[in-house]
Amino acid sequence: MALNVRTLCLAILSMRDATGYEIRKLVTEGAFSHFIAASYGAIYPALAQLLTDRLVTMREEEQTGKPARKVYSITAAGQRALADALATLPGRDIYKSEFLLQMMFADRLPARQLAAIYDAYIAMQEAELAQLQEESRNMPQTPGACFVRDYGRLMLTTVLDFLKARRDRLLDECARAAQSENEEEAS
Amino acid sequence: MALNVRTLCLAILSMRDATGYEIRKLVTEGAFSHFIAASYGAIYPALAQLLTDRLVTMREEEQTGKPARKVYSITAAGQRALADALATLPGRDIYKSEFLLQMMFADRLPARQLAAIYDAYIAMQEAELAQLQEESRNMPQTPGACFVRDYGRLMLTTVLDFLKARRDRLLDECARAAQSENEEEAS
DNA sequence: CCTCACATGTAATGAGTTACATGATTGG
DNA sequence: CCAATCATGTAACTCATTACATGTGAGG
Repeated sequence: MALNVRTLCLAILSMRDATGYEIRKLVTEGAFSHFIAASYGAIYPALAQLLTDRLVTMREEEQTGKPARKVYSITAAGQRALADALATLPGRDIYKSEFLLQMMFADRLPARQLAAIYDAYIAMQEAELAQLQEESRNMPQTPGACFVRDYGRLMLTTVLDFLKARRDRLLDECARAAQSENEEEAS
Repeated sequence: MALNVRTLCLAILSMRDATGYEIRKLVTEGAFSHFIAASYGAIYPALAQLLTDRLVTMREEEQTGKPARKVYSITAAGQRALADALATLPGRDIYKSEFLLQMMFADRLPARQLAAIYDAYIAMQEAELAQLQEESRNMPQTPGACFVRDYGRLMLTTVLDFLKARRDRLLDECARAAQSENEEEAS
Protein backbone atom coordinates (compact mmCIF):
# COMPACT_ATOMS: atom_id res chain seq x y z
CA MET A 1 0.00 0.00 0.00
CA ALA A 2 1.38 3.40 -0.97
CA LEU A 3 1.64 6.35 1.36
CA ASN A 4 -1.72 7.83 2.30
CA VAL A 5 -3.02 10.38 4.76
CA ARG A 6 -3.96 7.72 7.32
CA THR A 7 -0.37 6.50 7.55
CA LEU A 8 0.85 10.06 7.67
CA CYS A 9 -1.40 10.90 10.62
CA LEU A 10 -0.29 7.75 12.38
CA ALA A 11 3.33 8.72 11.84
CA ILE A 12 2.87 12.19 13.28
CA LEU A 13 0.87 10.87 16.22
CA SER A 14 3.68 8.44 16.98
CA MET A 15 5.88 11.45 17.77
CA ARG A 16 3.32 13.28 19.89
CA ASP A 17 -0.41 13.68 20.54
CA ALA A 18 -2.08 16.18 18.24
CA THR A 19 -5.37 17.53 16.92
CA GLY A 20 -6.36 17.53 13.26
CA TYR A 21 -5.58 21.20 13.12
CA GLU A 22 -2.09 20.68 14.50
CA ILE A 23 -1.42 17.86 12.05
CA ARG A 24 -2.30 20.14 9.21
CA LYS A 25 0.09 22.75 10.51
CA LEU A 26 2.91 20.22 10.74
CA VAL A 27 2.20 19.10 7.21
CA THR A 28 1.97 22.55 5.69
CA GLU A 29 4.53 24.46 7.74
CA GLY A 30 6.42 21.95 9.84
CA ALA A 31 9.13 19.37 9.41
CA PHE A 32 6.97 17.26 7.09
CA SER A 33 5.99 20.04 4.73
CA HIS A 34 9.05 19.56 2.52
CA PHE A 35 8.14 16.13 1.28
CA ILE A 36 4.45 15.61 1.93
CA ALA A 37 1.08 17.32 1.60
CA ALA A 38 -2.42 16.90 3.05
CA SER A 39 -5.51 19.06 3.45
CA TYR A 40 -8.26 19.23 6.08
CA GLY A 41 -10.60 17.35 3.80
CA ALA A 42 -8.19 14.43 3.94
CA ILE A 43 -6.95 14.68 7.52
CA TYR A 44 -10.25 14.76 9.42
CA PRO A 45 -11.77 11.75 7.67
CA ALA A 46 -8.45 9.91 8.09
CA LEU A 47 -8.49 10.52 11.84
CA ALA A 48 -12.12 9.36 12.06
CA GLN A 49 -11.17 6.19 10.23
CA LEU A 50 -8.18 5.57 12.49
CA LEU A 51 -10.45 6.03 15.50
CA THR A 52 -12.99 3.44 14.37
CA ASP A 53 -10.08 1.09 13.58
CA ARG A 54 -8.83 1.66 17.15
CA LEU A 55 -5.38 2.66 15.93
CA VAL A 56 -5.79 5.94 17.82
CA THR A 57 -7.81 7.17 20.80
CA MET A 58 -9.35 10.60 21.20
CA ARG A 59 -10.05 12.86 24.16
CA GLU A 60 -12.05 16.05 23.93
CA GLU A 61 -10.76 19.16 25.64
CA GLU A 62 -13.54 21.67 26.14
CA GLN A 63 -12.79 25.29 25.40
CA THR A 64 -14.94 28.36 25.75
CA GLY A 65 -15.97 29.78 22.41
CA LYS A 66 -13.97 27.52 20.13
CA PRO A 67 -15.14 24.00 19.33
CA ALA A 68 -13.70 21.38 21.68
CA ARG A 69 -10.18 20.30 20.68
CA LYS A 70 -10.06 16.65 19.80
CA VAL A 71 -6.66 15.41 20.82
CA TYR A 72 -5.65 12.11 19.26
CA SER A 73 -3.16 9.59 20.69
CA ILE A 74 -1.75 6.55 18.98
CA THR A 75 -2.51 3.12 20.49
CA ALA A 76 -0.24 0.08 20.68
CA ALA A 77 -2.12 -1.36 17.70
CA GLY A 78 -1.49 1.92 15.92
CA GLN A 79 2.24 1.68 16.59
CA ARG A 80 2.24 -1.79 15.12
CA ALA A 81 0.20 -0.70 12.10
CA LEU A 82 2.62 2.18 11.54
CA ALA A 83 5.71 0.00 11.73
CA ASP A 84 4.04 -2.35 9.29
CA ALA A 85 2.97 0.39 6.88
CA LEU A 86 6.42 1.99 6.97
CA ALA A 87 8.07 -1.33 6.24
CA THR A 88 5.84 -2.19 3.30
CA LEU A 89 5.89 1.19 1.58
CA PRO A 90 7.14 0.79 -1.98
CA GLY A 91 9.36 3.76 -1.13
CA ARG A 92 9.15 5.47 -4.44
CA ASP A 93 9.21 9.24 -4.74
CA ILE A 94 6.69 11.25 -6.64
CA TYR A 95 8.14 14.40 -8.07
CA LYS A 96 6.02 16.64 -10.26
CA SER A 97 7.69 19.86 -11.25
CA GLU A 98 5.80 22.47 -13.20
CA PHE A 99 8.95 24.55 -13.07
CA LEU A 100 11.06 22.00 -14.92
CA LEU A 101 8.34 21.61 -17.54
CA GLN A 102 8.36 25.35 -18.02
CA MET A 103 12.16 25.31 -18.27
CA MET A 104 11.98 22.52 -20.85
CA PHE A 105 10.22 25.02 -23.08
CA ALA A 106 12.12 28.06 -21.88
CA ASP A 107 12.89 29.22 -25.41
CA ARG A 108 9.16 29.40 -26.23
CA LEU A 109 8.39 31.72 -23.34
CA PRO A 110 8.64 35.51 -23.72
CA ALA A 111 12.01 36.55 -22.23
CA ARG A 112 10.39 38.83 -19.68
CA GLN A 113 8.11 36.09 -18.46
CA LEU A 114 10.84 33.47 -18.33
CA ALA A 115 12.90 35.71 -16.09
CA ALA A 116 9.89 36.33 -13.86
CA ILE A 117 9.12 32.63 -13.50
CA TYR A 118 12.77 31.85 -12.83
CA ASP A 119 13.21 34.50 -10.17
CA ALA A 120 9.94 33.59 -8.52
CA TYR A 121 11.13 30.01 -8.29
CA ILE A 122 14.41 31.07 -6.71
CA ALA A 123 12.47 33.12 -4.19
CA MET A 124 10.27 30.11 -3.41
CA GLN A 125 13.24 27.86 -2.81
CA GLU A 126 14.89 30.50 -0.69
CA ALA A 127 11.74 30.81 1.42
CA GLU A 128 11.67 27.05 1.82
CA LEU A 129 15.27 27.00 2.96
CA ALA A 130 14.64 29.80 5.44
CA GLN A 131 11.68 27.86 6.82
CA LEU A 132 13.73 24.71 7.15
CA GLN A 133 16.34 26.65 9.07
CA GLU A 134 13.59 28.06 11.28
CA GLU A 135 12.14 24.63 11.98
CA SER A 136 15.48 23.12 12.82
CA ARG A 137 15.49 24.86 16.16
CA ASN A 138 12.41 23.29 17.69
CA MET A 139 12.67 19.94 16.00
CA PRO A 140 13.08 16.58 17.67
CA GLN A 141 16.74 15.54 17.51
CA THR A 142 16.21 11.94 16.48
CA PRO A 143 18.73 10.53 13.98
CA GLY A 144 15.98 10.37 11.37
CA ALA A 145 14.88 13.97 11.79
CA CYS A 146 18.50 15.18 11.60
CA PHE A 147 19.10 13.13 8.49
CA VAL A 148 16.01 14.51 6.76
CA ARG A 149 16.86 18.04 7.81
CA ASP A 150 20.41 17.80 6.46
CA TYR A 151 19.10 16.18 3.29
CA GLY A 152 16.67 19.02 2.72
CA ARG A 153 19.26 21.65 3.48
CA LEU A 154 21.74 20.17 1.03
CA MET A 155 19.19 19.81 -1.75
CA LEU A 156 17.91 23.33 -1.35
CA THR A 157 21.33 24.97 -1.25
CA THR A 158 22.43 22.91 -4.25
CA VAL A 159 19.37 23.90 -6.25
CA LEU A 160 19.81 27.55 -5.34
CA ASP A 161 23.48 27.58 -6.31
CA PHE A 162 22.65 25.99 -9.63
CA LEU A 163 19.74 28.30 -10.37
CA LYS A 164 21.73 31.41 -9.60
CA ALA A 165 24.78 30.27 -11.54
CA ARG A 166 22.78 29.30 -14.61
CA ARG A 167 20.32 32.16 -14.75
CA ASP A 168 22.02 34.51 -17.17
CA ARG A 169 23.26 31.73 -19.39
CA LEU A 170 19.75 30.31 -19.80
CA LEU A 171 18.22 33.71 -20.50
CA ASP A 172 20.95 34.40 -23.02
CA GLU A 173 20.61 31.09 -24.84
CA CYS A 174 16.85 31.43 -25.00
CA ALA A 175 17.10 34.93 -26.44
CA ARG A 176 19.43 33.63 -29.14
CA ALA A 177 17.17 30.65 -29.89
CA ALA A 178 14.15 32.91 -30.23
CA GLN A 179 16.10 35.20 -32.53
CA SER A 180 17.30 32.46 -34.87
CA GLU A 181 13.75 31.09 -34.96
CA ASN A 182 12.48 34.46 -36.12
CA GLU A 183 15.15 34.55 -38.83
CA GLU A 184 14.05 31.14 -40.04
CA GLU A 185 10.47 32.30 -40.26
CA ALA A 186 11.49 35.39 -42.17
CA SER A 187 13.51 33.45 -44.73
CA MET B 1 -4.96 25.91 -13.92
CA ALA B 2 -2.39 23.49 -12.59
CA LEU B 3 -0.43 21.08 -14.72
CA ASN B 4 -2.55 18.30 -16.18
CA VAL B 5 -2.11 15.52 -18.70
CA ARG B 6 -3.68 17.54 -21.51
CA THR B 7 -1.05 20.26 -21.16
CA LEU B 8 1.65 17.63 -20.91
CA CYS B 9 0.55 15.99 -24.17
CA LEU B 10 0.43 19.34 -25.86
CA ALA B 11 3.95 20.09 -24.66
CA ILE B 12 5.34 16.83 -26.00
CA LEU B 13 3.52 17.22 -29.30
CA SER B 14 5.03 20.67 -29.69
CA MET B 15 8.43 19.00 -29.94
CA ARG B 16 7.38 16.30 -32.38
CA ASP B 17 4.41 14.31 -33.64
CA ALA B 18 3.66 11.24 -31.57
CA THR B 19 1.16 8.51 -30.74
CA GLY B 20 -0.34 7.95 -27.32
CA TYR B 21 1.95 5.01 -26.88
CA GLU B 22 5.02 7.09 -27.66
CA ILE B 23 3.93 9.81 -25.28
CA ARG B 24 3.69 7.28 -22.51
CA LYS B 25 7.19 6.07 -23.27
CA LEU B 26 8.56 9.59 -23.13
CA VAL B 27 6.81 10.15 -19.85
CA THR B 28 7.89 6.90 -18.21
CA GLU B 29 11.34 6.43 -19.73
CA GLY B 30 12.24 9.60 -21.59
CA ALA B 31 13.38 13.09 -20.82
CA PHE B 32 10.14 13.92 -18.99
CA SER B 33 10.12 10.90 -16.71
CA HIS B 34 12.22 12.60 -14.03
CA PHE B 35 9.67 15.22 -13.10
CA ILE B 36 6.31 14.05 -14.39
CA ALA B 37 4.04 11.01 -14.58
CA ALA B 38 1.04 9.90 -16.63
CA SER B 39 -0.65 6.58 -17.42
CA TYR B 40 -2.51 5.31 -20.49
CA GLY B 41 -5.80 5.86 -18.74
CA ALA B 42 -4.98 9.55 -18.58
CA ILE B 43 -3.14 10.01 -21.88
CA TYR B 44 -5.67 8.52 -24.32
CA PRO B 45 -8.65 10.47 -23.00
CA ALA B 46 -6.51 13.62 -22.94
CA LEU B 47 -5.62 13.18 -26.61
CA ALA B 48 -9.27 12.60 -27.49
CA GLN B 49 -10.18 15.79 -25.67
CA LEU B 50 -7.44 17.77 -27.42
CA LEU B 51 -8.71 16.44 -30.75
CA THR B 52 -12.29 17.58 -30.18
CA ASP B 53 -10.94 20.95 -29.03
CA ARG B 54 -8.96 21.13 -32.31
CA LEU B 55 -5.71 21.73 -30.46
CA VAL B 56 -4.25 18.70 -32.25
CA THR B 57 -4.96 16.79 -35.46
CA MET B 58 -4.71 13.06 -35.96
CA ARG B 59 -3.80 10.84 -38.89
CA GLU B 60 -4.16 7.09 -38.85
CA GLU B 61 -1.35 4.94 -40.18
CA GLU B 62 -2.60 1.46 -41.00
CA GLN B 63 -0.43 -1.45 -40.00
CA THR B 64 -0.85 -5.15 -40.55
CA GLY B 65 -1.74 -6.98 -37.38
CA LYS B 66 -1.38 -4.13 -34.91
CA PRO B 67 -4.11 -1.53 -34.45
CA ALA B 68 -3.62 1.52 -36.67
CA ARG B 69 -1.18 4.01 -35.17
CA LYS B 70 -2.86 7.30 -34.44
CA VAL B 71 -0.25 9.96 -34.92
CA TYR B 72 -1.10 13.30 -33.36
CA SER B 73 0.18 16.72 -34.44
CA ILE B 74 -0.24 20.02 -32.67
CA THR B 75 -2.17 22.79 -34.42
CA ALA B 76 -1.50 26.53 -34.37
CA ALA B 77 -4.32 26.86 -31.82
CA GLY B 78 -2.62 24.15 -29.80
CA GLN B 79 0.67 26.04 -29.83
CA ARG B 80 -1.13 29.10 -28.53
CA ALA B 81 -2.96 27.10 -25.87
CA LEU B 82 0.34 25.58 -24.77
CA ALA B 83 2.09 28.93 -24.51
CA ASP B 84 -0.84 30.18 -22.51
CA ALA B 85 -0.95 27.16 -20.21
CA LEU B 86 2.80 27.28 -19.62
CA ALA B 87 2.64 30.96 -18.76
CA THR B 88 -0.23 30.63 -16.30
CA LEU B 89 1.04 27.56 -14.43
CA PRO B 90 1.33 28.32 -10.73
CA GLY B 91 4.76 26.72 -11.03
CA ARG B 92 4.73 24.91 -7.75
CA ASP B 93 6.47 21.60 -7.30
CA ILE B 94 4.86 18.59 -5.74
CA TYR B 95 7.29 16.36 -3.96
CA LYS B 96 6.07 13.33 -2.09
CA SER B 97 8.80 11.17 -0.70
CA GLU B 98 7.99 7.91 1.00
CA PHE B 99 11.71 7.45 1.49
CA LEU B 100 12.10 10.60 3.57
CA LEU B 101 9.08 9.64 5.66
CA GLN B 102 10.71 6.28 6.28
CA MET B 103 13.97 8.01 7.19
CA MET B 104 12.13 10.31 9.57
CA PHE B 105 11.33 7.20 11.57
CA ALA B 106 14.56 5.38 10.83
CA ASP B 107 15.17 4.54 14.48
CA ARG B 108 11.85 2.69 14.67
CA LEU B 109 12.68 0.37 11.80
CA PRO B 110 14.54 -2.90 12.35
CA ALA B 111 18.21 -2.26 11.49
CA ARG B 112 18.25 -4.92 8.80
CA GLN B 113 15.21 -3.44 7.11
CA LEU B 114 16.47 0.12 7.34
CA ALA B 115 19.67 -0.88 5.57
CA ALA B 116 17.68 -2.69 2.89
CA ILE B 117 15.40 0.30 2.26
CA TYR B 118 18.37 2.65 2.20
CA ASP B 119 20.39 0.60 -0.25
CA ALA B 120 17.39 0.00 -2.47
CA TYR B 121 16.87 3.75 -2.64
CA ILE B 122 20.51 4.33 -3.58
CA ALA B 123 20.15 1.73 -6.32
CA MET B 124 17.02 3.46 -7.58
CA GLN B 125 18.70 6.84 -7.75
CA GLU B 126 21.68 5.31 -9.46
CA ALA B 127 19.43 3.71 -12.07
CA GLU B 128 17.75 7.05 -12.62
CA LEU B 129 21.09 8.76 -13.12
CA ALA B 130 22.20 6.08 -15.58
CA GLN B 131 18.97 6.54 -17.50
CA LEU B 132 19.41 10.28 -17.60
CA GLN B 133 22.89 9.78 -18.97
CA GLU B 134 21.48 7.40 -21.56
CA GLU B 135 18.80 9.84 -22.66
CA SER B 136 21.23 12.71 -22.97
CA ARG B 137 22.56 11.28 -26.20
CA ASN B 138 19.40 11.37 -28.28
CA MET B 139 17.85 14.41 -26.69
CA PRO B 140 16.98 17.66 -28.40
CA GLN B 141 19.70 20.23 -27.68
CA THR B 142 17.45 23.16 -26.89
CA PRO B 143 18.61 25.45 -24.08
CA GLY B 144 15.68 24.26 -21.96
CA ALA B 145 16.40 20.57 -22.42
CA CYS B 146 20.08 21.10 -21.58
CA PHE B 147 19.16 23.07 -18.50
CA VAL B 148 16.77 20.40 -17.26
CA ARG B 149 19.28 17.66 -18.00
CA ASP B 150 22.06 19.42 -16.08
CA TYR B 151 19.66 20.14 -13.26
CA GLY B 152 18.70 16.50 -12.98
CA ARG B 153 22.27 15.33 -13.18
CA LEU B 154 23.38 17.68 -10.42
CA MET B 155 20.51 16.74 -8.13
CA LEU B 156 21.04 13.03 -8.57
CA THR B 157 24.79 13.11 -8.03
CA THR B 158 24.31 15.33 -4.98
CA VAL B 159 21.72 12.98 -3.50
CA LEU B 160 23.90 9.97 -4.17
CA ASP B 161 26.98 11.53 -2.59
CA PHE B 162 24.97 12.45 0.47
CA LEU B 163 23.32 9.05 0.80
CA LYS B 164 26.60 7.19 0.49
CA ALA B 165 28.44 9.50 2.89
CA ARG B 166 25.71 9.34 5.51
CA ARG B 167 24.81 5.67 5.35
CA ASP B 168 26.96 4.26 8.11
CA ARG B 169 26.43 7.20 10.40
CA LEU B 170 22.64 6.88 10.15
CA LEU B 171 22.71 3.13 10.72
CA ASP B 172 24.98 3.62 13.69
CA GLU B 173 22.89 6.35 15.28
CA CYS B 174 19.72 4.35 14.83
CA ALA B 175 21.27 1.28 16.40
CA ARG B 176 22.28 3.37 19.40
CA ALA B 177 18.83 4.99 19.66
CA ALA B 178 17.14 1.60 19.55
CA GLN B 179 19.51 0.31 22.23
CA SER B 180 18.93 3.20 24.64
CA GLU B 181 15.20 2.82 24.08
CA ASN B 182 15.43 -0.81 25.12
CA GLU B 183 17.36 0.16 28.22
CA GLU B 184 14.66 2.64 29.13
CA GLU B 185 12.00 -0.01 28.78
CA ALA B 186 13.99 -2.40 30.92
CA SER B 187 14.45 0.08 33.77
C1' DC C 1 -13.42 47.21 12.36
C1' DC C 2 -11.34 43.75 10.15
C1' DT C 3 -8.44 40.04 9.66
C1' DC C 4 -5.95 36.30 11.47
C1' DA C 5 -5.54 32.17 14.24
C1' DC C 6 -8.01 28.68 16.33
C1' DA C 7 -11.02 24.60 15.46
C1' DT C 8 -14.12 21.17 13.38
C1' DG C 9 -16.21 19.05 9.75
C1' DT C 10 -18.91 17.80 4.99
C1' DA C 11 -20.12 17.56 0.02
C1' DA C 12 -19.21 18.18 -4.59
C1' DT C 13 -15.93 17.64 -7.71
C1' DG C 14 -11.84 16.53 -10.13
C1' DA C 15 -8.06 14.01 -11.65
C1' DG C 16 -5.74 10.22 -12.43
C1' DT C 17 -4.56 5.05 -11.41
C1' DT C 18 -5.37 0.17 -11.85
C1' DA C 19 -7.05 -3.37 -14.06
C1' DC C 20 -9.22 -5.13 -17.80
C1' DA C 21 -9.98 -6.23 -22.89
C1' DT C 22 -7.77 -7.45 -27.42
C1' DG C 23 -4.30 -9.11 -30.48
C1' DA C 24 -0.15 -9.72 -33.75
C1' DT C 25 4.83 -9.98 -34.19
C1' DT C 26 9.53 -10.70 -32.77
C1' DG C 27 13.35 -12.53 -30.23
C1' DG C 28 15.34 -15.52 -26.88
C1' DC D 1 6.85 -21.66 -26.25
C1' DC D 2 6.92 -17.66 -23.53
C1' DA D 3 7.75 -13.02 -22.71
C1' DA D 4 8.13 -8.58 -24.31
C1' DT D 5 6.97 -4.82 -27.49
C1' DC D 6 3.78 -2.50 -30.08
C1' DA D 7 -0.89 -0.38 -29.90
C1' DT D 8 -5.47 1.23 -28.57
C1' DG D 9 -8.92 2.05 -25.43
C1' DT D 10 -12.67 1.80 -21.30
C1' DA D 11 -14.69 1.37 -16.63
C1' DA D 12 -14.46 1.11 -11.89
C1' DC D 13 -12.33 2.94 -8.34
C1' DT D 14 -9.41 5.54 -5.13
C1' DC D 15 -7.88 9.46 -3.30
C1' DA D 16 -7.57 13.90 -2.19
C1' DT D 17 -8.69 18.98 -3.21
C1' DT D 18 -11.68 22.89 -3.08
C1' DA D 19 -15.14 25.24 -1.31
C1' DC D 20 -18.44 25.64 1.89
C1' DA D 21 -20.47 25.97 6.70
C1' DT D 22 -19.88 27.84 11.50
C1' DG D 23 -18.13 30.48 15.25
C1' DT D 24 -15.04 33.00 18.90
C1' DG D 25 -11.25 35.78 20.68
C1' DA D 26 -7.19 38.61 20.13
C1' DG D 27 -4.47 42.10 18.07
C1' DG D 28 -3.45 45.78 14.96
